[in-house]
Amino acid sequence: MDTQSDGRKVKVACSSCNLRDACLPVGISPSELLQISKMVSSQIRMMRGDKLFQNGEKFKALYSIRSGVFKTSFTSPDGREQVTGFQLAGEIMGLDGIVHDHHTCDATALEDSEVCVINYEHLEQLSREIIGFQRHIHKILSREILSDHGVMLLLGSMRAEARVATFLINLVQRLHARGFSSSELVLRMTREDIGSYLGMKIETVSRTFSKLIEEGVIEVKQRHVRILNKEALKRLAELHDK
Amino acid sequence: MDTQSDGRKVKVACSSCNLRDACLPVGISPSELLQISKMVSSQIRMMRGDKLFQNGEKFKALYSIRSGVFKTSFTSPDGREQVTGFQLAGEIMGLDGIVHDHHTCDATALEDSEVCVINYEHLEQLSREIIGFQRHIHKILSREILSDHGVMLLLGSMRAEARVATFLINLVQRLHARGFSSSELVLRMTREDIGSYLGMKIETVSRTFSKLIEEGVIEVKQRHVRILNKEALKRLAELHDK
DNA sequence: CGCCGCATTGACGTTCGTCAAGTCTAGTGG
DNA sequence: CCACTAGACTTGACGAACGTCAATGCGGCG
Repeated sequence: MDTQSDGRKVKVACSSCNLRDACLPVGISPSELLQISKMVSSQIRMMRGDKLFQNGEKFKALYSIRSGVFKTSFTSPDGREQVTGFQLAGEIMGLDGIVHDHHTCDATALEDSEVCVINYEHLEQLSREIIGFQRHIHKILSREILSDHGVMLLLGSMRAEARVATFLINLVQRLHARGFSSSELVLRMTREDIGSYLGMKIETVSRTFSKLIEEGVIEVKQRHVRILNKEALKRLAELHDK
Repeated sequence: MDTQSDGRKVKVACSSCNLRDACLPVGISPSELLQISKMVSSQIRMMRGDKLFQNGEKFKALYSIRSGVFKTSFTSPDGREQVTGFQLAGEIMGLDGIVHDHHTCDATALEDSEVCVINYEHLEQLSREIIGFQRHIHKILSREILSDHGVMLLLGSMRAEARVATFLINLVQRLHARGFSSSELVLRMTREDIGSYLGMKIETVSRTFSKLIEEGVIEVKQRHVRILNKEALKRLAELHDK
């Protein structure tokens, strides 16, 4: 079980994971941690561009990112793609698959990544047994809803500049919480992905970046972004009004 | 317990509720139904305009609509309102409050309504005991996420006409599932609410309705809407492209 | 070196927001 | 019973923001 033939699957205990404070095992005793560890049936290594799951696939497990970055996206019947989010280490993917026992979106690795596979039936069982774990699962689901509401606010009422500013602030905050810089970040996604997520065309994304550069708020080299004036950026993010 | 002094609270068993196939008790045995009934501590009657809960309030319970219509809305720090959804009978509100133990949006009755109060701690306990109930809760949460993704797609990529068409189709479908007409509906919300939800200004909402009337797709008298050509409406809803 | 995908920039057009005037309905009080 | 008012809604004229189309730049890779 510890090693797999194809080399894509490995086994690492939750107890030795440096994300154990951010992922599933929050406020859990060592013995319970072991149980959770068993629930995580395997880890998968993925290359940039690989899809972890796709719309229509049978839902069997949730996925926690151990390292790397993903995007989740909807492809509507007529072929349009809507990016619904970008996920970082410690975040859970696949929650939308629970309702209909089938995944309803695609999850694509934006860089080489590792994910933990969390068997759903096993998770259900554990959340009956470990007190507090169930609530944690509810919170994860609820957090996703909250975050989606934030995006709805963004899409519904903000102008392009505010959307991009909000996007950058949110991303750099989440990266900072994972030990990265609070003022620099590397965008693992294309401008197209950003545009889809923020509800704007790629040209508008590009122009908005240029504007922020002109205003001296950020510095951009390719996909590397440095925030020069976080206060100004935050002010822009609050300047709604479409 | 059955009657309350102020007359606002009443007690009705889940087993006698005509929504028992749509609400919490799905695929549940009679004895379990009784348990669930106990979890529903009370019912509240509300008048149009009353708020069921507000942003910042302590989260203690979920709420299931027994009759009536609600809107849920975000009020951002700078005072802007974003409507995040409209809820009909059998739908659950308050899910976004689980993460932080506090409600993060307001729920407002759009007509005189009744709601069932579902004590959250009690719900947690029951979902450990009744097999299948836990999964049902997960599905409710997951459904909310899915629905939010749909709104994100709408806000991110549709033009005004498609947004309104999608809105009307979605609403009439949900009403139809509750025994109402599949081609007529009464909008309990103002144009302003619709605009906030769909990310457009009230004037644009109004103009879009007018356009749909001109095209012979719908008929509108005040808040009463009759869908004359559902096929055409569906086609418009799929005509994304902002 | 030259290709390819990604990104930027410019010119132009469309859609939707803004501002302002006006209509309709329900509710109130004479 | 009718005039009066307030709030919700509609409509028109105009402008700003963003989408569209097209040309060009740029870095990575065979």
